[in-house]
Amino acid sequence: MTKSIENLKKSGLKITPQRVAIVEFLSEYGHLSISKMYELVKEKFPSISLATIYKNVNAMIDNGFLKEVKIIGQDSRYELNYGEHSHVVCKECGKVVDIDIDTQTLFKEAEEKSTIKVESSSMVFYGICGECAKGHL
Amino acid sequence: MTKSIENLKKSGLKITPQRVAIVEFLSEYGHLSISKMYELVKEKFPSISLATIYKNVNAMIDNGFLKEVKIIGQDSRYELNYGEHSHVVCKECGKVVDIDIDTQTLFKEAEEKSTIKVESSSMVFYGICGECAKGHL
DNA sequence: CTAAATGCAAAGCATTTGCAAATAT
DNA sequence: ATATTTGCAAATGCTTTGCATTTAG
Repeated sequence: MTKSIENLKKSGLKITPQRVAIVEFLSEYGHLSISKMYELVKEKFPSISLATIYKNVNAMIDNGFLKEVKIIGQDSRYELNYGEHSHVVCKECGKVVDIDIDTQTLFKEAEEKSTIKVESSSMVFYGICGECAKGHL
Repeated sequence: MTKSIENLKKSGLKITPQRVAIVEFLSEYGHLSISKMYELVKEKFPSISLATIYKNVNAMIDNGFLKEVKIIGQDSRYELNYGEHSHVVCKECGKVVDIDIDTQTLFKEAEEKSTIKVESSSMVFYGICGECAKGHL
């Protein structure tokens, strides 16, 4: 069993085949929108309901197993919650790339400048990826 | 006439009293959710429709006059588009504070690590503000 | 065995759209 | 004068809820 499924078990939720599928697709793809997740899981479990996707994603966010990534102009993506990291999004094709940025220094800076005690962050960079840029030649 | 209204004029949209009110409230408050904006403008123009708020906000985003700030767990806020800066949000009371962070260095770093040419970013820090922290004593 | 999860249909909300009347330029 | 904007009501679309049935532990 993969590490993610072990963690899911620890989260207190029951291990249903639908949930396993969601977690496996998230491990494989990294980030998924609700509709893409539904599409993928539906191939394995044609009877799955969109409501089940929503219920599970919400439950997994509530217990900290998943994280939402809000993206301007695109559907939110959901990902396994594995510590602080940032995202770079292609505005054209929607591809999302994870990157590590030293957020500790930034946290401190944000804290000093705002006088709000910072606990987490969401950093999203927007641009055009190589493949999409080629398409504009 | 304030600088913001001058800029609105330049944006190509007609200057209606409703639009002036939206821009003035945004200048005053810095960031507003749709519902707060509606509430405020409605005091001045009781007949304004929520649809008008939406149409105007969308039109002003489309021409780059406004910017959306997506916030996890809270309604999006809208602000006048005045160059790159970051936001610190209190998770409890929803207060949003603007801060300047040197994004150029981060852009470069994000670009190198992702191989996506970065053009803009949205950086939001989350925490608990002083007043809300006091409430927990 | 029983508490939780699924799947369906219905309900709920936020946002958008269509259109006639009003307004900015 | 005319193209745009407003405001209303209706439509859309995403998300949640209620409930009977099924399932995990």
